[in-house]
Amino acid sequence: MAKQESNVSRVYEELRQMAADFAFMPDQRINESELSKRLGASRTPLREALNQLVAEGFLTFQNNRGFFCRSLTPKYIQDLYEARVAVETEALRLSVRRAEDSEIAELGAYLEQTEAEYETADDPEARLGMDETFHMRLVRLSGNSELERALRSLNDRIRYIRLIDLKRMHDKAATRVPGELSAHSRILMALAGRDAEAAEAAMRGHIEKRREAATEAVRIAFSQLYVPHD
Amino acid sequence: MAKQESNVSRVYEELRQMAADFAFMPDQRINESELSKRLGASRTPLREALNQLVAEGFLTFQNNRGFFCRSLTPKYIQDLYEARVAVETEALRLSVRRAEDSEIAELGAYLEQTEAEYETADDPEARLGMDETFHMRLVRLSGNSELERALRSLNDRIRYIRLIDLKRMHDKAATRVPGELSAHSRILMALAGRDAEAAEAAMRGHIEKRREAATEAVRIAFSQLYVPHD
DNA sequence: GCGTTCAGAATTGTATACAGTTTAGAATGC
DNA sequence: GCATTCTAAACTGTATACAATTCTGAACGC
Repeated sequence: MAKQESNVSRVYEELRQMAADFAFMPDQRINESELSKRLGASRTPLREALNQLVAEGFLTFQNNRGFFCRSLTPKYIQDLYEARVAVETEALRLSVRRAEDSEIAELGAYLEQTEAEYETADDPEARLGMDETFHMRLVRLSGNSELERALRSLNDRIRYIRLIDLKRMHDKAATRVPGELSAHSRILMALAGRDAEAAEAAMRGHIEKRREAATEAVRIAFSQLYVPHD
Repeated sequence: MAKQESNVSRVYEELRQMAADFAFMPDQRINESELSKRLGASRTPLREALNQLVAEGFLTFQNNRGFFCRSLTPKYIQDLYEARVAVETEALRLSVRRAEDSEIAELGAYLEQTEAEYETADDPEARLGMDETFHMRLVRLSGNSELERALRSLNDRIRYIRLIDLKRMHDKAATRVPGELSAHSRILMALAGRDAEAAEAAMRGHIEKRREAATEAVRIAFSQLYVPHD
């Protein structure tokens, strides 16, 4: 009956993807029977997966009323970005002390390799993937699994917003001065130079800039998608 | 059948408490049938609660083999403490900008009120409660729910270690010079003075000191309790 | 002894049934 | 009309049953 990979984890991954892709509208109640039919599983494993997503902050739960998609308020978005700052700046501090030169060089190679693609990629999802991968790899250099876990959760919950943000940024990408260093490069160079202060400042500035852009993007997304409750 | 508070959440809270109290030995396999009997619920709600705990990092799960208590390696403890630094220092930065003077004063009053108790309390759990409450309230001053959620999860997972640490500290408490400011007071005073640098430095030093003590405590706990696998 | 094989016992995985609660909408009174 | 009450349908909460897998330990060959 159960295969190599369990049904719960498959359902969990699908739900996570659905949540990140906004398959559920904010505040929408989730119908277990219908969803279980759609995912080809019974309610038992579905509810186990849903409970995991509640614990991770994707969904909420009300007793006897069921599971709800979490509403996306501007405050919540801001909280997520601030938590990202907390995780990524501390990870950077640790990486300055711990990361091997070779590891930093590898990430630099990845950055160089993807940067050309990044500029030309029309697909915002591809760009988002590269962006997330860079940040995840950067945090991984700290060697701290908890920070890595935290960033993964934050990224997943923030993905839809970042997608909107990146789409908008793409339209303006041509305006970037060619010789100018990308924010990612600046961060990585500071790390390579073991300059914790500069690295942290670059990271802080980078995320803050993206948060501001995302806030604007959220404002637009809100007006296009739905009206939040508060 | 279902009451005001759901069975799942009751089971969840009990399991969380059990995990924090080390009712499960690290790497121990959790027998669902037995546990469900003990908690007075069937396996269905039990497994829903267990899945939440997996998502939060208390337990691990292997397909077709079930749930396991997470093993407590020194590396894991260190990761948790470093994550605490990330969360608490960033929260402090935000609080310096955002917290009202009155809120800071309230927390100061709490600190003053508990500090006397703290010195004389024989019960290490009472001291741990006061310590956790202070840190949670401090993070709450930042107004960021995600950081609050993150600290709660970290605290719960680290609780047993902190308890051991506080027990040892209690034995040496008499050596503290009476006029000396407590670490908590130093942090709060820096916050009240809106000095982000000083507040962060104080927090960093405080947690780092506790981490070192906890590492030592863990070393002792390890040798007393069990032999970890790596 | 020591590794292998193989029942059967124990345990997990999930579908299903049904109890209990909430929700929606019709019927009613004003 | 509009609020209220009531009834049926829809949905959630959980116990249970049984299939699939893993585990245990005894029997066996070497």
